[in-house]
Amino acid sequence: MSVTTNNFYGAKGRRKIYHISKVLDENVKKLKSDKIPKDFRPRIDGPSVGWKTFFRQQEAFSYARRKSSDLHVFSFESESLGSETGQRMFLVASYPVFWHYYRQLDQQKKTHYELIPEGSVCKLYFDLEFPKENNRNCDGSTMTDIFIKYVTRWMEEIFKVQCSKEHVLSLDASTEKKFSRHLIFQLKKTAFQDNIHAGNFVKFILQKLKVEINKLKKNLSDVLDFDETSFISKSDNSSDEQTVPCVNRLDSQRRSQEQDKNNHKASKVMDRFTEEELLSMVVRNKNNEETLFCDQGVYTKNRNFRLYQSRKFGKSNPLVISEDNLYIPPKDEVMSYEHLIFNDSLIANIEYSPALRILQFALVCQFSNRLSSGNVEAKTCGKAEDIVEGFTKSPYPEIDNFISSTLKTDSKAGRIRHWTYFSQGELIVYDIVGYRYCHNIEREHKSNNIMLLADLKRGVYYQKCHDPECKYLSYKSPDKSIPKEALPSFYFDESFDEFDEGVDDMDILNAALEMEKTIDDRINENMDKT
DNA sequence: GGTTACGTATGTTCGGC
DNA sequence: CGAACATACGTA
Repeated sequence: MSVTTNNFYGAKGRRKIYHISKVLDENVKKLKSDKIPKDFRPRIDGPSVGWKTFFRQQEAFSYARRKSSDLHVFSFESESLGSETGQRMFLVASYPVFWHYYRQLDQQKKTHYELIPEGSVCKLYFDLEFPKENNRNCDGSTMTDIFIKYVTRWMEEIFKVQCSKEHVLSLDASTEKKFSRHLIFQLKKTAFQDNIHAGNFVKFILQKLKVEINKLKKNLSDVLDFDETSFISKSDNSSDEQTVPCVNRLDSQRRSQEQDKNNHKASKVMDRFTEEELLSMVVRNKNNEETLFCDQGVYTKNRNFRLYQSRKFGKSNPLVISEDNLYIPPKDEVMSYEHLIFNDSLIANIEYSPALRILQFALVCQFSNRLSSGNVEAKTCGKAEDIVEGFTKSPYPEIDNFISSTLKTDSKAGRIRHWTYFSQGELIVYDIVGYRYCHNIEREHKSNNIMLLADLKRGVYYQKCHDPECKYLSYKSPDKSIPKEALPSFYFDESFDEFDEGVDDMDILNAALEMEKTIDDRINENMDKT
């Protein structure tokens, strides 16, 4: 299959593009065959390279999921007749294919976004911005340095992760009117569970910053006898929705201890900043209201995050490397510097490694509202949090089902408590509860749970576990194969395409029903325990 | 033939007091 | 009356 240029370009550039796409196809073929042993990836055999545009996000995800392998969804703003805003479209390709094609586009046509998939492991990232007009005396570069320092102190305090400005890829899209940057943290062997968790962490540390700044402002107004309204009033009520780093099973007692600990941590972090530094992160937005210059709105599901070298449709300020960026990608003999930067700029481009640390940060009270409705006993935060983790279906429901089916013995049935999906790596890590058979010790563990890893690339799964002994040996059970009907490649045939919507709707409906059932079961379980 | 997700504002329903 | 839920609209 060749790259379809028709949907993506006007008729004009088609000839040129045809040549490019031919070269591309060849490169890609070579790349793929180098990377992947043939017998492991029957579905990738042959000339076919996943590449397709869609009008709907859902269709793009379905396609990428079915073809699996290393495909990712991007979006872009395509020109449409008589519209000053581009029509958003979706595009599925692997990272190398995407780059080879994207890099050759006219600057003007680079209006592309990464789709940070719901539930896939991701980097810590930030969007920093303020209108220059309302912040004449602000120096964005200095503010960014302070902000990075602020974030890294918290990373150290909460996760014991060490990092500094050298680990932060800084991209700039500033104009005369607006300061605008993206920060993408390049942490070795460390990633967030997904962008919601990353967002929880960000919101938590920004909340602490707001509280601290309000204290400073209050002192200031007391001294000066001013009665200024307190800064960022809208979010002040969120102080009742305290956030806590994800610690499983917090009862309310533990929770308040946790909060004390947090307050202690907060002052430990805050003490390392001068008042001036803290206050420097406050700006006025375009309505001239005070706010932080870090945008909190970029941590939503399936968030579109503008790509390196891309601009908003019709604008002329692409994201380029900031002049004060200190991050240098590790040298590579094959890939160009730009290519390396592109790869590192991708938020969900995380390579799986057994040593990868996955950071979680849950809002403890996030779900308690839903459970409450009268029964105060039933809504302790810890339990709510337990329920939150792990019942959403992974991007591969067929594999979920297969994995679940392997957890049954005559006496008991385990279940998937949690999954972690590696967007790049064609790998799903399942945390299992209720079934602890470990191939290493050839019996069940007494107190540690096991995990199952599904390697979609090779079509196999194997078992590892949380037991310290097994972990120390980095024990991994022999591979077992996943039946082909559970693998995405089973649906590889193009003729399935026309059934897309029907199948998806059913899937969604079933998943929804299943999920409700799971929630109900778990609520009941927890009620039983109390 | 064709966006998506979410915050905010505003409207509506419902049950307790 | 207010909480909970529904609908509409604007924004990126």
